[in-house]
Amino acid sequence: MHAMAWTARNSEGYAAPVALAADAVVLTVRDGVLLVLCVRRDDGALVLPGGFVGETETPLETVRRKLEEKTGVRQGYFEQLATFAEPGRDPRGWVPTVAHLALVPPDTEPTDPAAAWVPARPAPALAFDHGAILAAALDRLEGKLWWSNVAVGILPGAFPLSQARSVYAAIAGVDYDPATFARDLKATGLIEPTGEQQADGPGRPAALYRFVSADPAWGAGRRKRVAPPASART
Amino acid sequence: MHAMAWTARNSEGYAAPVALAADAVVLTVRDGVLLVLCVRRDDGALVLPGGFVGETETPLETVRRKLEEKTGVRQGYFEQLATFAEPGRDPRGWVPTVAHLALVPPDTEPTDPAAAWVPARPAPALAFDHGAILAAALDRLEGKLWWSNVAVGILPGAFPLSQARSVYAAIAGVDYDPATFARDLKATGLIEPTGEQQADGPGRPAALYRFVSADPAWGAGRRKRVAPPASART
DNA sequence: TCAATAGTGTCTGTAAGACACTATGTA
DNA sequence: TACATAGTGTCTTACAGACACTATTGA
Repeated sequence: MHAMAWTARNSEGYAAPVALAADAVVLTVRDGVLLVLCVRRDDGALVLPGGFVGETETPLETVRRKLEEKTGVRQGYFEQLATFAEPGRDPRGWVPTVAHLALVPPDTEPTDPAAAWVPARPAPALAFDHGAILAAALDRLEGKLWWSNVAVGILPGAFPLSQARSVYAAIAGVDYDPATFARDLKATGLIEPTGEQQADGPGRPAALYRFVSADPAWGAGRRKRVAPPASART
Repeated sequence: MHAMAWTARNSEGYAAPVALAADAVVLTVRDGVLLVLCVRRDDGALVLPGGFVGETETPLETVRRKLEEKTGVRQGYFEQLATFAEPGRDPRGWVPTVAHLALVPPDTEPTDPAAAWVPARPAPALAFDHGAILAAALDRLEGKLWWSNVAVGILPGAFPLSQARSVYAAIAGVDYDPATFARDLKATGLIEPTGEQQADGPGRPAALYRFVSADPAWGAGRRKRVAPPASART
């Protein structure tokens, strides 16, 4: 079953990577729980979704393509994370991977039966260096949460502040005071009221908001509290 | 003179990158000016230093090796920045590059005659996508300045606060009040007094400080003012 | 003694956390 | 009316920016 490691040479005769991979830490929030999309391989290993970068595409395009194959989603927030290129990281040979962070709506369902949502905390046991990739993604996400519109990938087009608060709290690992949360999220300038309301069950109907931009954007610069970084929580 | 673009295939028959590159945005501060190390190629193009990643090394090791070849320095602050892998970015063929941020002491002198220090602002005209790499490096540096010990790469082992202030001001593109600067840098917990003093010219001698750690580390979390990001300054 | 640089103390504005209180819907 | 959720107002603490003032050296 064990194939020999792949090799590759370029036309100048020097060794080249045998392939360039692109992996994605695909995250969403359901019922206040941060979930990561994982794939169970035939050999039982639990890994992050990913694939090989084609000659004519960027790693980001690879990630979008693979994610669409596995879940059908095209929308979300996508961002390059870091490249993992330690020589022995992939048993197939020299395969650097460009890791990405992807946030998708909570109603995203895996179409590939090997893929499934798994709670991101505590971190699941992933094969190869995928645990380190996941940790890097969570650190990045927490770090950008209050400084950018990352959450636009998870929240629907129009949402009440309570839903935003649930998402932010799940990502940050902290509970936010509703009043303070509303004040500070509005102060970032990243969201704006839609003018509509949503009545959902008992209680006063909530005003709906939307993100001003769906493209990556930066906020006014808050300092809000988040839990200690995942790397320090072990 | 135009060679045909290189090609590469792996042993499975699929196209592979023809090589993996690692480039570095090497920065330092001299006399309050932020400088970037550039290389003038034989064809006249101004580029960032870099090289091909070997089969048995990480991109970071490539960067350290290349920098030692060009300047002799081994110490400094090194960090991976981002990977640039747009299909047509390199005329030689499919060559993704893992860009790095490197901060080195100001007395670092190029040994390679083709390399020279160039003011980083306004940004010099660089070939290929190296301008975008430089811009990303400056954004990252400004963003991390007050949250990490990045500056440890530029400052000597022991330094007066006035020197640190000069370096921070050059990076941030802002002048800091000496009193406020001292209070806030000490509050990060990243530096500690050496107990020694340095008399340099007229005036009261300055107490010397050192960074607690030379390895990448995070501070207590300030919010200090920096100039608008380079990407917004054009 | 003066100039120059280092360092301290304090005032002010702004923002984050906490929480009491009001508003508006459904059962 | 009871209850549940949405939203407002305000108090407190912390910290960044500004700046006046003191300290310590060399010329």
